Amino acid sequence: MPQSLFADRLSDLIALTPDEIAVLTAMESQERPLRRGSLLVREKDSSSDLFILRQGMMISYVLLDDGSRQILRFVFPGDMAGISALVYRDSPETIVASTDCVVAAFDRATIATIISDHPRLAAVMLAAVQVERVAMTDRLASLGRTSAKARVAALLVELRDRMRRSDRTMTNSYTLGLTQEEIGDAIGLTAVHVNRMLRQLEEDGLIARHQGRITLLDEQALSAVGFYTNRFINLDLSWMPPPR
Amino acid sequence: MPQSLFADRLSDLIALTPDEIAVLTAMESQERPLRRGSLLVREKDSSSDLFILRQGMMISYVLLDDGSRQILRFVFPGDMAGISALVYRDSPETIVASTDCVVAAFDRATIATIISDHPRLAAVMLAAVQVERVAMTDRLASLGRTSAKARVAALLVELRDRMRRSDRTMTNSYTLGLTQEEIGDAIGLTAVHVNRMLRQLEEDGLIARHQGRITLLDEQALSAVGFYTNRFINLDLSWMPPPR
DNA sequence: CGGTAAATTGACCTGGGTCAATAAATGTGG
DNA sequence: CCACATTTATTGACCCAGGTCAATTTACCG
Repeated sequence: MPQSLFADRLSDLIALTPDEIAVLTAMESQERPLRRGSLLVREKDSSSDLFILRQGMMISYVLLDDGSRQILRFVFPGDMAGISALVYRDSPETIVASTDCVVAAFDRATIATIISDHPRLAAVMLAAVQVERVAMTDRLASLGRTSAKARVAALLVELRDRMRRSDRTMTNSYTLGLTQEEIGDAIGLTAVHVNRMLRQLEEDGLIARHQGRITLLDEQALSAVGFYTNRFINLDLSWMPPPR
Repeated sequence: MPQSLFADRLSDLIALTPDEIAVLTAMESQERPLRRGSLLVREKDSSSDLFILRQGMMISYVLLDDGSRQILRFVFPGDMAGISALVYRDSPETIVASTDCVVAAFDRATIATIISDHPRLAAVMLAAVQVERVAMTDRLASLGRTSAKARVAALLVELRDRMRRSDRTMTNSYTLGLTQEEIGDAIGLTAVHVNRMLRQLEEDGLIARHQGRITLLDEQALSAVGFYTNRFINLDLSWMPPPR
């Protein structure tokens, strides 16, 4: 059985016991390939499964009645997706494979079992959810209170930070893998204006672009322009219960 | 000891056992009054406490380096606040008392104990967090993809729905208790434009206003205008572990 | 009853949207 | 590997929703 990417991710928060890792590994045993563009979960459809992404990238979004789309989250290997199935029978979001993917699905009842049998895992999962929640409040502030250029800058750095979590060799350059329309749908802009802002950031010497590859030439400046904070570092989980 | 408002809130999700209620009640035993305007938690300050609001209303927000403010959440009686202390030593958000308040504080280690000893409470708390998370994604879509009028409409209905959770007698009329600047800071608008939108909604016959009191004259229409969905209903927690 | 915060309104401005035309990149079947 | 089709990116011209600034008015408060 392959190792658990979700366990790798949680290990960033706190060291796991072999027993705990075994439990998480079992969660990822049901792999399923997904073709690029195919829907994993459709908004308003009934679903009681949760997922761990093992390969590729997925996008979670909502569609408003006027047809506009808001991308809620980009899902990377090791991330959990579809957690809303824990509280809603009918999914509040759509999840689509943005590249060819491999996902592991498991029933939400598994979460109940883990919480009962492995309280420490429950605590780490709760912590992981908090990190994502704070990252989302940052995006809320970005959409509510910052300029188009700031939003693009913040997103570019955040995406690098997210990708780097599952690829520690990544430095200041990465393949975006998103269309400018998708970028716009994530940060509340049109594709046209995203294009203009990317060009400006390039002219400002903050980034470079070549065939879909982004290089962050001045991370400090980009973070400042975008009011960006990396929420995946400086964590403190010292309150966690000890291993069994 | 007073009954636990947090337990009341969680009871909306699933019936709690007397034992579980006792645990939550103990969590709220350390009451503290807060004067209107006083800070409970300051962004970047160290804090290892979490809070349950017992009376009043609090506001959680972030300040950007350019001085602009994004309100992240309005906190009502029975809500938990400051959960980010579970992962960050230095708070990512400020929490201020918007009216005179009474809060109950408890150390984050309490959460570890509860998770270990009462897995079902851990599960309900995880579920409650998910409901808040989805409500926040709705606000993200509101800021990213809807007009000023839509955002105001959505916020007015959401506030009513939130207040109604701890006051079941509330119907279509309530005291806002927010300045137009605060409304603007929550939905990414200026106070001036919030004022214009309120007037328009009034002219459209969707709301009425008298001395700080809002009446939702046509909830259906307001929800439609704001693309609003009540996320506190239609929950499904049938996967939860059984009581001990 | 002054004094301050909040609400309201008008005049004007601008960041980002809209529309449209090309160009470049990516795929696809043969 | 090639010709064609479909996305995607890019750029210019123009427009408007919402911001800014400023002046009153109204509400709240000691």
